[in-house]
Amino acid sequence: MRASRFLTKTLRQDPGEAESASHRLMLRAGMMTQVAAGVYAYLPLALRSIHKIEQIVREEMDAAGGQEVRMPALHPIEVWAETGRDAAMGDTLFHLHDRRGRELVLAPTHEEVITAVVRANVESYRDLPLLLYQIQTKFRDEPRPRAGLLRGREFDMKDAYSFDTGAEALDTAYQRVREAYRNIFRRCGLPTIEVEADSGAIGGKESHEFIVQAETGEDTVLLSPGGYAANVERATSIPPRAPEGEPLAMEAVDTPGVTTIAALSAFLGVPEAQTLKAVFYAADGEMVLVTIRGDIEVNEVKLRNHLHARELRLATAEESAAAGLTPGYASPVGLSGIQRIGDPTIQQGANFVAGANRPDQHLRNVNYPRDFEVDAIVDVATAQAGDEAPDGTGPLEAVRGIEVGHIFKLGTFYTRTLGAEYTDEEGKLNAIVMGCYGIGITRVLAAAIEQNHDERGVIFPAPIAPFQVHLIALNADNPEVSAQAEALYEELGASGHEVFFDDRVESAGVKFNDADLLGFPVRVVVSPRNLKSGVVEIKRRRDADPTQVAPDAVERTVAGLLAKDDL
RNA sequence: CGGGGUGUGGCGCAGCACGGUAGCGCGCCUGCUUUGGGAGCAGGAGGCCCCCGGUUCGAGUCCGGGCACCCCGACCA
Repeated sequence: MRASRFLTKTLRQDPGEAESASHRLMLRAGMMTQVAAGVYAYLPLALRSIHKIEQIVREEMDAAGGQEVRMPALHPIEVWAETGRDAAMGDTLFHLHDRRGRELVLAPTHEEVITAVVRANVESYRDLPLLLYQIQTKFRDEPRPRAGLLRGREFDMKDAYSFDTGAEALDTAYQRVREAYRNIFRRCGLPTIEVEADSGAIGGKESHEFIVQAETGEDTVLLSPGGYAANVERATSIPPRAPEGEPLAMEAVDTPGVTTIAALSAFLGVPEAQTLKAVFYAADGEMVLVTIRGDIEVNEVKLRNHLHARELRLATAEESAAAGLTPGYASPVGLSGIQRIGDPTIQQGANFVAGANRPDQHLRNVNYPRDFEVDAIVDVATAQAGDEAPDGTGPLEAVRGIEVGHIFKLGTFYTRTLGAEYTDEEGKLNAIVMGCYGIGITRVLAAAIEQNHDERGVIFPAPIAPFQVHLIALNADNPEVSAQAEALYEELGASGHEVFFDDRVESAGVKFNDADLLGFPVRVVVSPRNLKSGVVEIKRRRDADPTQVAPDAVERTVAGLLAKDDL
């Protein structure tokens, strides 16, 4: 491709609206254009990269035994109503109506449809196992699209679905895909951390996320020195112990205007770990009181999973008051008539300070279960960096990251609900056991740039670079330079390299800066100066200094450098 | 949905408090010069100032109402 004929130009200044590195650089490099919030036009550079990522994904999924399919983006609402996920997805679903007034949605994912396909095509255990995958645009009306391709409303995703006869076969499929994912991310130049993940309301038992470490990421994961790794949504920990002691008599204490744990701790001179907080939630309209140690935050994902709640939110002041709670002084002591959940942290330690359920008073020496009851003890604690890891190997460390892949063991929820069954060896009908496996294709591109750039621009991992070689002709209007550059362009192209040829009549600085910004792996420079010395200059984007080679050694040298970057 | 911010040539911004018919840098076009890290000089093109309404002799600027986009949070299989 000749730069002089290329659609896009680079921007000299950072676009004002982009914060994260990938968003900023993709706009500056002319890879994409924004059309609406979270919606982008992919221009040639981005598309070439996306095609390469897709190709890697196809190769690895095929190697894992996958078969590619293509699903509709337009779904009748009934498909979603059958599994109840129209309600579960809520406003995230894009709704539309056809000319007959029939309601349709734009597919945010495809479990329902693929299950229907399998139902129509699978009858016997002899037809299993199956691993089907699709690479398609998905639509989600995200509450807040952000950071360019990191969270869009229209984005490309590879989804794979496994169908097996039982749990054991599912394990095999799960491991096989997991292995494929490791290959995919490695080949995309993306070191990932595999973490235990929350599987969500309708997810199954086991689930892992592939996380690319990045400050701009939306996920927090906790890591132990011994290899424990989990998303904070799911992570467990061993929190610092609360002070112990003989239970003393419970007594009220005046605490005027003291409504936060921090203030309470300071006011009474009691460690936060010796306080209890009572948090009031509305779960699908039902009130739930959670009691947990004061220094620990409630993990709402764990709570939601326990309650099987669709919508979980903090109760409003009115709702709290109606249930007999005093904001700032809420307490599990003496409370009944609503669902009460206690975190295990209330079972260790003694003589806690808790609210008194009346203004300006707390209770000292509150002990569980002597002074209050709960309906269930459930781990709803948010693990924190610094807590002892559950594997006992040391303190947990927190890192931010981008979720580029997620694998789930779904089980039989969809197949039972939608009637996807098979006949086993004994002639009995069973629900097919399902797994699902996603990779955010466009997010992989953004994540790759987040992780591979410097202050000058992108540094593309070679396997997903839009072009392999950036050929620059300095003084392109010089006939000898032009002749040699044209010859090299021809030769490199004929040897199978994808060459971006900067044949523009522009100053050296402009061309070098553009090359650094676009970040293709190998740069080749033809110039009058080099010509005079009988050499051509070659440099990897990641390296500081160029090497000089004879013109007839260019192709060989380029191939050698690219091989170094082959992942 | 809560909080904050921004909408002015292709891009980045100023102008708005104090109303008088739009400006700077970059980019773009033409010519000459220059030529290894975002060149110089000269000339030039390009703007429903987000939209609708109001106030006013007159609105980019004041008032009211919308819309869009960005950031933080909530949310998010």
